[in-house]
Amino acid sequence: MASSIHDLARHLNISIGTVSRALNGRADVNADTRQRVLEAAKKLNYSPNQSGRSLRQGATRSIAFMLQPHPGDQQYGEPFFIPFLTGLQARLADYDLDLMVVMGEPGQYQQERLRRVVETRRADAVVLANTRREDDRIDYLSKAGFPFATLGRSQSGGDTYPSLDIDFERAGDEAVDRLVARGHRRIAAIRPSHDLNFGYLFLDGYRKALKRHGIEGDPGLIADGFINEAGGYQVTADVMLSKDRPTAIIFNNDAMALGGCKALAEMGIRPGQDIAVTVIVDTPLCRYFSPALTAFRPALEPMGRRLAEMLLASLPAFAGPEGPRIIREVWPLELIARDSD
Amino acid sequence: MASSIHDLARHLNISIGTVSRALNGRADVNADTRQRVLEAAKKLNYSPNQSGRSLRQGATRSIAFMLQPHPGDQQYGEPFFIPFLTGLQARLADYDLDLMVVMGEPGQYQQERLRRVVETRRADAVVLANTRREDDRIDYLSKAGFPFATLGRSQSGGDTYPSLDIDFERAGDEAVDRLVARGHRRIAAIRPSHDLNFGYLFLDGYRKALKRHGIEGDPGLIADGFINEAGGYQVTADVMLSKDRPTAIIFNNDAMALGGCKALAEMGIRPGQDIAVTVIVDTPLCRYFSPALTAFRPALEPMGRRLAEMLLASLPAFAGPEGPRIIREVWPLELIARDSD
DNA sequence: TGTGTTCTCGTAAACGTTTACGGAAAAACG
DNA sequence: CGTTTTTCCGTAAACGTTTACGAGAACACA
Repeated sequence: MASSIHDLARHLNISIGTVSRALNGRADVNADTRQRVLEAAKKLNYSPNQSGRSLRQGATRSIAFMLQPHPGDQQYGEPFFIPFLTGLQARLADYDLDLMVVMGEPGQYQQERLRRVVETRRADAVVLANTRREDDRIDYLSKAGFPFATLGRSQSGGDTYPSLDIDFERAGDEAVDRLVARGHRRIAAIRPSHDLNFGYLFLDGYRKALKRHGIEGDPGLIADGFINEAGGYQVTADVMLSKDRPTAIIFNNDAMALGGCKALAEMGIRPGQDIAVTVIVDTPLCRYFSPALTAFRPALEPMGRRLAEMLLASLPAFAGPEGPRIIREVWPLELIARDSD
Repeated sequence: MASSIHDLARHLNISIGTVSRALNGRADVNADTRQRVLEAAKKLNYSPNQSGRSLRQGATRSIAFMLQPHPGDQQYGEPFFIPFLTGLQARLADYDLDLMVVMGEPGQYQQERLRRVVETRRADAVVLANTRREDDRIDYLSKAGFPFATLGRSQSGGDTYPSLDIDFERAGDEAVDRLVARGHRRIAAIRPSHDLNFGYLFLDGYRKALKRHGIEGDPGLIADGFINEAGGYQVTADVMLSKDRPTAIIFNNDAMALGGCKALAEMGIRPGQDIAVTVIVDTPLCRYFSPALTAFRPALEPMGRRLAEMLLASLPAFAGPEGPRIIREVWPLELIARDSD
């Protein structure tokens, strides 16, 4: 069935070395024989065995994407990642690279899965998502000298790896700006715990904007909870029970916002009328929720493409003439004004 | 950095053959030397190079999942697949198998990507999603003798491969049942075109139930459109313009239902009050939409696990003592009654 | 002691590539 | 025509495994 380079060589009565060189576009092969080799390859339906190639070249031509679902009872996981993955995969495919997806069990320690990928050399590089402020996966990869890139920043590992992130800080800032312009002064910020890095960034922007507007922050209006609907419900209920209620809430996660809106509904508080609600990362749920939630939307699919490019630029095998480059980018979000604020 | 089997052999002053046999649990190796090999492996942080293994064994220990986004302008892709992927990946990981994800460009011909995977032997088997009634991917894989399984049935390929599907027929039937019990007689069925197989299955169930209830179907109430929001909008508007309007609509896709509801809203028709709306495959969007949409929900994550098992059972290398088995399963959906009917 | 069996291990080939090296033939040059 | 350069190709090693084969040593048995 599958023909090898030996089959081609036998068929053409030349050596396998020549066949290989012809196929790989090496210069030291006669134009005529190259032609014959290519024709024979087509005729015998030859395509190179990736295992053989990987072994010889020490590169698998595949990139691993590590996706760790947040702990929780999510029925459907994070819609966030499909478009990102689409972009990532599309750009990798341009370079004939495969994408391997490694998902941990929700909440399970992912380090072990990562080690396996690295140590058995199943991938040439890794893309990490869900970066935490202190991320032992980053520490591990750095120490092991294994190439990687991250979706999201972290404090681990220094500036030694490419990373692409959403500008949560600016989004938090803008969200406050918009709410203040609409007359709000008591603005709550609700974000996930779990040491997820974006929660800190969001809060930075939130605080900066408050200060700029001369509003002194009320610590009671900042809260964090489990990054799912139940967590949002819980923490929102808590915040709304404080004696001096907020008139606006910024949620740093869509699932938490949904849970929060449920809590609000039970208290008879209507987003968009009695309270303003803004969500920092938009998902389709925000759009179809009633009232439709004003949210900040990232360009996920282009981000996937971009991170692939950044990763490749950092790999010696793919970097251009200037050699490998480490790039870090932070992308803005687009405000999608809807009905909840 | 990475130690090979040769390093172990040198370190222990024995041959690589013995090392390999010791690591692989072969019987013909002294218990004592095996112990020493295992200790050395741990000490030198050895783990087998997958490329070397693949080359020798002719198996890559990775499974490819082919996901082809439907054409359309979906911002976020299909939430359907994340939980399925989670289950699939989890079970494969139990067998130390990797998951490779191959996504076509939306609407792009996927055959080429598939051929590449097969011909370069990057995976040992393939899992297909979005099966069509006549599916050339299935024809190709069958002819090539390459192992695969499908999420969704097809008319192609006969009974030669494992497949797992949702019982769209029964869901269509039950949906009609429920609506008839609530007094509806004019029930529309809106489904995707594109030759997607589940659209046919759904319609079979729909028709069967109508006949059972002695309702003669109105062909004008059956319509298909593009499988996205715009398609649902369009075809729903058409159906509602017929002189004898339906009192209920069953949508065979969540995005189409959302678009349909938009059309209804513009006509001042309220789901749950003026018309009954049922969705055949539930997604989170159905739950958060307002009114929350009554929908049939599959157990996606368990289905992912199950399909992995079925695929493995069909592979000689993994099948139990009885040898490889071809299994086909159709899973029921659970009705989630909400507010739209 | 001789013969047969079992246990354990080393040797070497094989999987399908790529590539460093060297050599023969052809071309270029004087 | 002799020498040098260029062009082209074959040889063989290497990547890291697994495994068929065989052989030496130990053991059992008569």
